[in-house]
Amino acid sequence: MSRIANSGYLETKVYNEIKDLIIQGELKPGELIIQDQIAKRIGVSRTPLRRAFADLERDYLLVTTTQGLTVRTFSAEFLISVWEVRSVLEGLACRLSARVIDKATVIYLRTLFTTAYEEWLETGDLDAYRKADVMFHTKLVDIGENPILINNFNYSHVLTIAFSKGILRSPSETYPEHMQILDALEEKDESSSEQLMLEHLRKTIPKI
Amino acid sequence: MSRIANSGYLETKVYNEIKDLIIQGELKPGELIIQDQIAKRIGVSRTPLRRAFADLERDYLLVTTTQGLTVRTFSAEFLISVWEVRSVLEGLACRLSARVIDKATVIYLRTLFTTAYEEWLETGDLDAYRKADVMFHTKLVDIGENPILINNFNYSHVLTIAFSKGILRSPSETYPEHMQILDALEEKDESSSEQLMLEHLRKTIPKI
DNA sequence: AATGTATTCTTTGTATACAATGGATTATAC
DNA sequence: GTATAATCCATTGTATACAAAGAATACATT
Repeated sequence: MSRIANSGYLETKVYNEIKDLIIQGELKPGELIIQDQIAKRIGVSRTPLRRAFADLERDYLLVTTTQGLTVRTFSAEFLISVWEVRSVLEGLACRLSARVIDKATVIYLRTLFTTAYEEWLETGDLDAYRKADVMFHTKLVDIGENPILINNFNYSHVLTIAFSKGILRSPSETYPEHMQILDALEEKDESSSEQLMLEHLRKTIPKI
Repeated sequence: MSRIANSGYLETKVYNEIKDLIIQGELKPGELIIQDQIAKRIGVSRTPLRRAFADLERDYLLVTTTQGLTVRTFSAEFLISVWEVRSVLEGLACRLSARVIDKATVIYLRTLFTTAYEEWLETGDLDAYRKADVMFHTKLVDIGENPILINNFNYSHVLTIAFSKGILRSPSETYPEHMQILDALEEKDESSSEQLMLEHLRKTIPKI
C-alpha cells in the first residue's frame, strides 16, 4: 500500500489480510473474489473492500478478468515479466544511488553481506543472506529518492519477496557480484553500477 | 485506469473528470481535495470517489499529505523522476520488442515518422510528429507484452503526455535517433535497441 | 489583550440500504 | 426430451445514514 502502513484504516487491514491469504495459498490462483464472503471472513462491511481491491490489483495480486475479480495466477511467464522490469528499475536505482551514496553506507552494506555470506559458509543457512539481499535492494531504491521508481518497485515487491525463494542463486555465485556492485557504487561510477546490477539481476531470469 | 476505459462505472467517470480538472488547471497543485465538494461538482455520491482517488494517486495526480488528499505539485524535480524511470522502462520495451517485432511494423513506424517529419519541415507544424512519437512509444511498450511494464508505463503516461509539450526536442534532432532505433529493431538487436532508446530519452532529461 | 476551555461544525471512514444486472434454475410449450 | 420463457437469486455498483476525529469558533477568565 502506498498509504502509511498499519494506519487504522480497515482498508489497510483488508489489504493485508487478503495479501496474506493469497501468499499462504488459502485463496487460490484463479479463484473468484466474492465481496460478501471476504467481508464476512474479515469482519468488515463491503465498503472498505473496494479501495483495498484497487490496491491489491495495483500490486499484482488480484486481476479483473471477464468473470470478475480473481486471484492472479503466477505463471513462470508472469514472474519473468516481473523480473525483467525489476532489473531495469534496480539498475536505475543503482545509477541514482551512485550519485549520492556515502562511504558509510557502502561499508555497512559490504559488512552486512560479508557476515551473512560467512554465516552461510559455516552453517549452510540462507536466511541471513536472503535478508541482506532484500535489504540491499530496498536500500538502493530508497537512496535514489525517485518517487516513481520507489512506487514501481514497491508495486511488485510483494511478488519478488513471495516468489524469490525458489529461484535465488547460490551466494557463492552472487556474493562476488554484490561486491562488484558495491565497488562501483563506492567509486560513484553511475554507468557500471547500473550495468552490473542489470547483469546481476538478469542472470536470475533464466532460472525462473 | 487499469480498468477497461469508458466502462459505465461512475468511478471511471470521476477518475476522468478529476484528471481533466487537474490537467486543465482548475484544480490547482497543492489544493486540498474535499470529498463533498468533488462529489457535488461531478454529481455523484461520495462512494465512487474512494476508488477513483486510489487510481488517481497511483497515476501520480493526487498525493496524500499530512493535510489530506491534495493535487500533486509537478516540480521539475518530480518530472525528472518520471523521465528517469520512463527511460529505463522504454529501454526495456525496446529490448523486448526487438525479439518479436515484424518487418511490417517497423516499416509502418518508419513511414509514420517520415511523413510526420516531412510535414513538419514543410509547414512547421509539430502536431503530427508529436502524435507519431506517442504512437511509437506506446506501440513498443505494447509489443513486448510484459504486463508489469505496460502498467508502470501507463501509470506515468498521463504525466508524460501532459508535460512533454514544453520539453520535446526538435524533430531535426530526434528524427535520426528514431530512425536508428528502428534500424536496430529491424535487425532484432536487443542490446543496441535498448541502449539507443535509453540514450534517446536521457537526452531530454537535461531540458526539464 | 491573551490564554485556556467548551462547543459547534466540517470532514472522513465505515456500515447499511437499495436498485440493477446477469446467471442459474425452474417451468412451460412443443 | 428439447427448447424457450419466465422467475428467482446472487452479486455488484452506488446512494444514504451514522459515528468519530479534528479544526475552527465562541466564550470565559485573568
